Amino acid sequence: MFKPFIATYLCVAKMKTAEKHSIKISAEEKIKCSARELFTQKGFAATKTRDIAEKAGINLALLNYYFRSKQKLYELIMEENMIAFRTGIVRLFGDTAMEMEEKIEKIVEYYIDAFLANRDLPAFIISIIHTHQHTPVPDNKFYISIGNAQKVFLEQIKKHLQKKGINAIHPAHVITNLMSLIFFPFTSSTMLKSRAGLNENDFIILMQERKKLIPIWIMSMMETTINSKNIKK
Amino acid sequence: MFKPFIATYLCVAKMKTAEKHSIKISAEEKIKCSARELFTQKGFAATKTRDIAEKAGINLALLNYYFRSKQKLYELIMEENMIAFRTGIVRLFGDTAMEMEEKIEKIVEYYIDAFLANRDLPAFIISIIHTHQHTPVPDNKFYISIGNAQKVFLEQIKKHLQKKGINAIHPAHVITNLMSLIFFPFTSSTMLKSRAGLNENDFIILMQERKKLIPIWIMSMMETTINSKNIKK
DNA sequence: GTCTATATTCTGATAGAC
DNA sequence: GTCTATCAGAATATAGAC
Repeated sequence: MFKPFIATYLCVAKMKTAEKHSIKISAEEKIKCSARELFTQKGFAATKTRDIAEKAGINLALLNYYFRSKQKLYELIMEENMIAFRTGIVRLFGDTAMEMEEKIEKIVEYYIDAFLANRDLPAFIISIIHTHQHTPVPDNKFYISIGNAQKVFLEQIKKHLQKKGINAIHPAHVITNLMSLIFFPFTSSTMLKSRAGLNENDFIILMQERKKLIPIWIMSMMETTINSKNIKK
Repeated sequence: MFKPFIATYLCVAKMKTAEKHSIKISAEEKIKCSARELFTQKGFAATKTRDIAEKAGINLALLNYYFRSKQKLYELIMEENMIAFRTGIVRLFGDTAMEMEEKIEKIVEYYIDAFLANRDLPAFIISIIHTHQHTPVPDNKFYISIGNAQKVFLEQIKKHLQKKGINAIHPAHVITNLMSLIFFPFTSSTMLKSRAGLNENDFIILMQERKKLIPIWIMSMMETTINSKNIKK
C-alpha cells in the first residue's frame, strides 16, 4: 500500500523546529512551504506575496528570484496539490486487477489518510473544481487528466448494479456518494466539532472510524432501488 | 412547506431580459445582483469592484454611492447567502413537533431545491466555513447563530440510535453524512458530468432523485454498528 | 544568493461636474 | 442619481548594491 503523497511535504512548523536544531533549510524551500500553506488555506487572490515572504522569514525579492512570479509559484503549488488528489484516482480507480469492494476500501483509506495529513487539501480541491465550472480551462496543466481510470471503476460499479436490474440507482450516485462522504467532513470540521460538542481528538477518531464505515455504507446504498428515469446508464 | 429563500433572488440574466421588455431595474439592484453572483462564485478577494460595476452595466462610483465600500457590500451578500443556509437549519432542525424521519426528508428537499436554484451557494458556504477554521470570528455577524436547533435534531438522532445499543455509530456521523450527500454534488458537478458522461439535464434529474434516495440512505446507515471508541455520545 | 530601494501596475474610493 | 477624472494606497515585480 502506497503512502499518501502529500504526507511527505515539509510544513512551516516542522521547518522552524528543524532550524532550532541547526538544520539549515534553503530559502527556496522556505518560500515553497509558506506558499503551499497560504495558497491552500486562502486561495490565490487572498494570498499576498508579502505574507508568503514574511511567513518564510525571507525577503520579498527572493520570491521572484526563485519563482519569477506569484502566478508561477501558485501553479507549482496547485500542481502538487492536484497530484495528491489525482494519484489516488489513477492508481486505485484504474486498477483492473482489484475487485470493486476492495477498491472502495482502499480509496477511502487513501484519501482519509491524505486529508488527515493535509487538512486544507479538500477545501482547496473543491475550490479548484468549482472555479473551473465558471472558467473552463481544458487541455492545460490545471485540468486533471486521469485517463480512463475513472471509467474502469465506473464499469465495475455498473456491473455490480446490473444485478439489481433496471431499477438500480445510477452508477454516478455511487461515485458521488463515495467522494461526498470522504471530502465533506474535512471542509466543515469546525462546524461539526462545535455543533456536536467534539474536540480535535474526537474528530480524528471519527475520521478513523469512517475508514471502516464508508465502505459498508457505500455497499448498502447499492442495494437501494428507484423508479428508473431516462438517464443513460 | 416554505420555499427556499434564495430562489426569489434576481439574477443578472433575468435582469437583462426584463430590461429588454422595457422594465426598469434600479442601479442599486443591478449592483447587488452582479455582486451576489461574483462574490458567490469567486469570493471576496478575487472579485474586483470594477468587475461588479462592469457586469451591472453601471459606473464604478455608483457602487460606493449606494454601498459605501466593497467590504460593506460583501457583508450584505454574505449575510443573505448565510440566511438561506441558516433558515433551513433553524426552521427544520429545530422543529420539536416533527419526527426524525420526516425531518430528514424535509431537510434534503429544502436544501436540494435551494441549491438547484443557486448552484454556487454550496461552494460559497463551504468556503466561508473553511475560512473560519483559520480566522475564527466569534460573536459577529458572520457567525452562523442557530441557537439550539441543531441540538434538537441531534437529540432525536441520538434517541433513535440508542436502540442499537453501545455499538451504534456516533450521531455526528449521521449529521455529517446528511450534509455531505446534499452539499458535495453541487460543488463538483462539472467533474461528475464529465467523468460519468452526463449532461446538464441528467445532473438535474440525478439531484431530483437524490431527494428520495438520501433519506433512505441515511436511515439505512443508522443500522450500521461499530466497535465503540471512547467518544462521548 | 540575499538584501534595500524603487518602479509599475492594480484597486478601492472620492471629488466635483451635470 | 449618475457620470468622468483622479487620488491614495496596496501589491507585484525589478534594478542594482553587497
